[in-house]
Amino acid sequence: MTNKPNLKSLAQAAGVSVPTASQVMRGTGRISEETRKKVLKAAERLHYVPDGRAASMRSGEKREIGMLIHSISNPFNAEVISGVSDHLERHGYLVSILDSRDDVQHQKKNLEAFIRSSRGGLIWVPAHDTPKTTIDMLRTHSIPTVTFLRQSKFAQFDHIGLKNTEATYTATRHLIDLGHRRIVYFGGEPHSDVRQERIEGFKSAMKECGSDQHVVWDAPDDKSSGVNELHQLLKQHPHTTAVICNGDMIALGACFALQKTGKAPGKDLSIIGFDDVQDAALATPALSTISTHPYELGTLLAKTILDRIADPLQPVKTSQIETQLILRDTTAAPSGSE
Amino acid sequence: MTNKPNLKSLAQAAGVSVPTASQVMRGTGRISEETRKKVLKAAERLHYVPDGRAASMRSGEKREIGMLIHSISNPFNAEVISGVSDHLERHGYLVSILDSRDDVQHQKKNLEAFIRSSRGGLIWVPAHDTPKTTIDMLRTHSIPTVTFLRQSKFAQFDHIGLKNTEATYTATRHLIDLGHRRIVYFGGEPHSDVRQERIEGFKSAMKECGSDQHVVWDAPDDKSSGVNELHQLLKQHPHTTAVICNGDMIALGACFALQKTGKAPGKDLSIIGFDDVQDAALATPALSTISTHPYELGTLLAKTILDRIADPLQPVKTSQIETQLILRDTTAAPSGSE
DNA sequence: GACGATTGATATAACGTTATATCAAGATAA
DNA sequence: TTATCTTGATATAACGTTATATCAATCGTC
Repeated sequence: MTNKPNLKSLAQAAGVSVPTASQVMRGTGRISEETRKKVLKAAERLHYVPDGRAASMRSGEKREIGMLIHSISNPFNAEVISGVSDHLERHGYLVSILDSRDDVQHQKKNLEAFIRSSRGGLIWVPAHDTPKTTIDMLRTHSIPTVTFLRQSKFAQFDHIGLKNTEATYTATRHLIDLGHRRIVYFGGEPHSDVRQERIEGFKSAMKECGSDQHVVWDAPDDKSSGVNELHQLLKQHPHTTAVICNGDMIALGACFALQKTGKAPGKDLSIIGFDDVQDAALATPALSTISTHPYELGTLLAKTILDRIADPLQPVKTSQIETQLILRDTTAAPSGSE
Repeated sequence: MTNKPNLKSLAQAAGVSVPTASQVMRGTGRISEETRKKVLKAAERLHYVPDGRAASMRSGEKREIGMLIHSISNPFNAEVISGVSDHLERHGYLVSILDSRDDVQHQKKNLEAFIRSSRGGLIWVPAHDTPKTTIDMLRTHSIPTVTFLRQSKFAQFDHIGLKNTEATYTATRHLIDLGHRRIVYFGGEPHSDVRQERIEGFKSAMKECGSDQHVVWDAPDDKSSGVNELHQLLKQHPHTTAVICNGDMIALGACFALQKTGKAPGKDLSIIGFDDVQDAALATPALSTISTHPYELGTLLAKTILDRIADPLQPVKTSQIETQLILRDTTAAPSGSE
């Protein structure tokens, strides 16, 4: 078989010089129609594809953006990725995904390989407890970086977050207006900053109504954890009338656990989720939740990284995405009188 | 700020030549302990990281494997990715994910960019109706490729699939043994080869029991489609007592639709899914389904691509992953007498 | 003490591009 | 007609590595 074609063999086949072939392929420089056609025809025939490594090394342009996220299967992230890809592909970028699995070791390995591979930019959800050394590594290589969801403590990168505090404040407020007083914040890891913001909103709403009941329950954010932990929670705090959850998955797990014991979400315990994943609307009963706008978040991320690449020295930007309380069937006035 | 360090500046800082610095960084060649330490210390100080593009271009080694899949949010795929990553990271590879969204246009763009980026190999789920030109593009660049789940019609790549026919045969057989006769194959796209294999198993079991009822119902494989289409199905085939679904998501949608009309999955209609996603076990009632072994599939994919890279000329290999029928609460004997 | 073998380093070229400078030939202008 | 400009192409060097060949100095051996 013939070897992989390169500019040299292409130029030879077309009877022109290497720089000419290069210019034709990129549509730059002054080229007569005649030679243009000659080269294009030869390129077609040889199935010529330029070597991005060489091109990037010489020109300094990097047409690939990486996303390093904490969980690739998370449906919220999938929507964000769609938003990012649609926008960046229109600008000629390739978007590739790395999965840290929310583990700092994996994350470090991935970032090292990432730096070696010289991509144009990084869209990142830092893993929990990301150490300063990891941030420094990124900083010293001055890679255009935008974080989302979780903001890095140690370094200023562009960041796009959610209005977490506002969201849980509104949700808690709604439960209070329905008559609830014994409300628990359910789920999430103790170290999480995002969760801290959400608890902030929860607490300030509780404080407003004069309640000093600020129960916060730690638990992983997945469905099976929701099942198990709700039982524990209700054992320890049997008078709870409502829970605000750190995510839809744990909320759906809580619904499941409740139903198993013959109780009804909404009627016996009000439950509010976070994220509005597809399953929230399709569950029985349909889950009340806080909707974020992941696709729009993705679009904004794409725009932000392009801005950062265009001007690496501009001041750091931070934005926040609006959220929306979606009321479905798992929220109602408490059944017993308070 | 100082410019990005390279081998030249590193060598200068350490007082050695460029090749020496290179050898130290890679641990090759004959280097005295003294100079080794000098170079490593300088590398530390400058935060030197080699440029993978240049290294790869010169040495021909490519330490990155790409996965191009049809749906990044699919929990089955997420498990496969874990299996692939764990294995390949141990061998010093970076694994990055591209999402074709099962759309041939996206897929083509992604593959073009992929080829330009010169990665070491491709682990691929071809999008539905992938055209021959796309395959040819891959072939002419002789990129080590392994497909999974869906096998390409036009070209021989290494492939790892599921025992689809066997799986649905066993599932159908089980329903027949329970007493079912009016069984429908529910969901999937008409063009899908994988689905065709599954229908094969379904039909041959049906034939064995003397039934010529081979109803196959086309529908997208997601949850909301399951909800809508089940109503249509039951309207047209009201005597159906069991459905074998093309995926868990559509099966869960079918369960939901059934419950909405006051009927019970298992009791009024037996339902079997495919994939055994996490939600299958946590649904109410818990879904009977066919379990594949996605993590092991991932491990096998990793091994296969490494073999292919090591010896590009070896004959094409095809393997199939065993499946397992998991009986939970959505399967039972039909309620009316046949 | 002459010879080959080993050690530890370096010089040079190459990977496949693109940026920059250059150049011949024809076109235009004075 | 000579000088200047434009057109369409090319020569050369550079990006940051690594492979190969080379070389001086030290070592061991008889």
